Amino acid sequence: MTRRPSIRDVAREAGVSITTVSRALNDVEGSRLPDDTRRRVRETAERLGYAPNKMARGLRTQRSHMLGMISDHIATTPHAGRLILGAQEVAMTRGWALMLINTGGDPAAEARGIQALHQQQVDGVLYATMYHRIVEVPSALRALPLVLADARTEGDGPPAVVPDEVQGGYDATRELLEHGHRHVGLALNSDDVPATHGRLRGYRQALEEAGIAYDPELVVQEESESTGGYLACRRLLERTPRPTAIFCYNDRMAMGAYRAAAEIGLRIPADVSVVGFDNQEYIADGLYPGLTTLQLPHYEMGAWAVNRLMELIDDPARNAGDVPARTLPCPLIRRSSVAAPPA
Amino acid sequence: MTRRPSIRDVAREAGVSITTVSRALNDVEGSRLPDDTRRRVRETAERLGYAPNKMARGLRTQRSHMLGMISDHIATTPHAGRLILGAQEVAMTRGWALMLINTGGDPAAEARGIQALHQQQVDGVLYATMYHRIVEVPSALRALPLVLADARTEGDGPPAVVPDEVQGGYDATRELLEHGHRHVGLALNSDDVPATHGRLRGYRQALEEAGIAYDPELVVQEESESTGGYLACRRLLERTPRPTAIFCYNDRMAMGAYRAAAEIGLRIPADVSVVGFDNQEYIADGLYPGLTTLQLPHYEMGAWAVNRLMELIDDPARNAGDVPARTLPCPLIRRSSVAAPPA
DNA sequence: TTGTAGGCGTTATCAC
DNA sequence: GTGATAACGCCTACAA
Repeated sequence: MTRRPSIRDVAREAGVSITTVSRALNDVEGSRLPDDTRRRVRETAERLGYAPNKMARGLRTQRSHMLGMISDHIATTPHAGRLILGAQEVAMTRGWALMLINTGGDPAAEARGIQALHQQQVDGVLYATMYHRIVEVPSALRALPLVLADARTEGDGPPAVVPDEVQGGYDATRELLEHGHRHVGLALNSDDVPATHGRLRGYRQALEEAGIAYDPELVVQEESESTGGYLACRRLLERTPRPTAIFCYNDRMAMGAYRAAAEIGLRIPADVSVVGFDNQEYIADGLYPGLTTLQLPHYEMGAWAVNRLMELIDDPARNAGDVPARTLPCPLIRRSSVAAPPA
Repeated sequence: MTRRPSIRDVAREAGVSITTVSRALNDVEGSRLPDDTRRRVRETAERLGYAPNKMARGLRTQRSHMLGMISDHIATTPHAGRLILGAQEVAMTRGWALMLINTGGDPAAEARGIQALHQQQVDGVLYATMYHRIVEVPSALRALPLVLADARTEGDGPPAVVPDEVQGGYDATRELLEHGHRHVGLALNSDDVPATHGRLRGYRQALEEAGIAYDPELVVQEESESTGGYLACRRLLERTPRPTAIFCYNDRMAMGAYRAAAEIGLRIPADVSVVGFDNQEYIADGLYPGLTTLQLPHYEMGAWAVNRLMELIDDPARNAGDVPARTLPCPLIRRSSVAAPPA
């Protein structure tokens, strides 16, 4: 377990100066050194297993090649882990490292985390939330290149990327309408978050386009868990005329819809069709029959955010203006919970 | 957005040398400087918002204060995210940063990741897997302080921490036996992993202690998903005499058990009791009635691993010998799926 | 008790 | 084309 080779070792071994090694390895512009020198240096570097020390390089270049990712509960919540993944994979392919800070939603922890990011000299920060939220950016962050993921500020702000909730709600409803349904219930959550309003808007938009009058009685709000879904759907399915399809705010609520339908003696999808939202692993595909739902673009948001962040770091001038949030589409995942309405 | 203050700025402002600043801030042993000097330095540091540059410090001390965490799919899988969380929280409270590498199970990505960790000069590495596995440690890692989490080597090896599968299987079965069940089925998965053998062993151990003969007919193996659980439990529940309780390998299989019971017209827990494993969010608590299950100690494994890793880094001599894996208990989470057997 | 100076491994600015 | 050499910000042996 000996010391890692340094640039000096490579220089000595290749019979050149450290300057030459640095140039050969970094393809420095405007310094044309002979091909065979460059090749020789590269070979010895390879042979010695040399890789530049990022701390030293960073000290010199004032660039750590590290990105900070600060989030509330993201590491705990299932599908949001894919956001980390998307960020991490893009960062790594481009030679950057990702440093993770999980605040658990605690402002003190957040302050400590930001301090830690500063100390590590991260070149930029990703600020992510566990679900689509409107946030205020901690002022301590605004000094650094910053991108929000699954979160955005009120109005324009730093670059941000969020799911297209409206399109999601629209496509979910559309899928039901295209199967011939005319009475489509909506089991909605009761929080005041962008997803609530967005998905409802998409639902209404799809109805309107199909020439179906919006009926507020067909929209029932409950908490966004399995039990809430059960409650909402019980109520919806006991109405006359009974809705032949229900769009659920998320897959957990859809899980409750399955229970409600079973209790009433309705089969899915023969008697009632269901569409969820989130494509939540082990639920959407674990339910029987498999749940048709919409996928949140977490991986894509993570990837987009890192790419955007690296643009910002390369050219901070772009950072100047506030911009509107970018939305990414939620693709429809078809399984077996949607069919034509009963005759 | 001006340059961050350096140690020199603090020294100048406080009217001392940089040496004094360094000593005052780092509480260097054996250099007793007057309390008021120390205080003055601390105050100016505070006022200026000074925090040492970790790259510079690391370059000098050959210590990056960064831990690498390399894993296969851990960022994607739901409950395993808690392992990251446990690691991250402990690391951060002790002033260390966590650098995340997700290989997706691809050996090439793993090699690139290890290379990246080396370049960032991480002081130690956590090697984690998405579920309890027996692994071979990549030789490129053995040069660094290393701890395995939710993974271990065949036989003794570097420090490793895994869940106590046997205790889990034992406690699950025990919970059923204590409610008076004598015919306890086991819906087991069919993979050759430590959890399979461990949980089965715990099951048998509990039966034996209770003086109940082990009946291989009561153990049915299927794939460890919802469908597999359904299949296994259909078969178990159609036997005569019918088992009055089923221990399922995991919560997804338990989800299938619920469906099987419903189809046959059996109520949980009145007619049949069910215990799962994993305490998987949104499933264990989303099912109706709530599923009694065992919690995997992911958070604790992450925390334990980081603590152990920091011991190793502080005193590499301890790294010398190979040791057996440490196990952490899986606590029982009681909900509503267990009752006394029908009369 | 306090300060000066050297060096950690790089990159970049100069001479040659 | 190539190579000394001066930073980058910090810690620490050594000198004062």
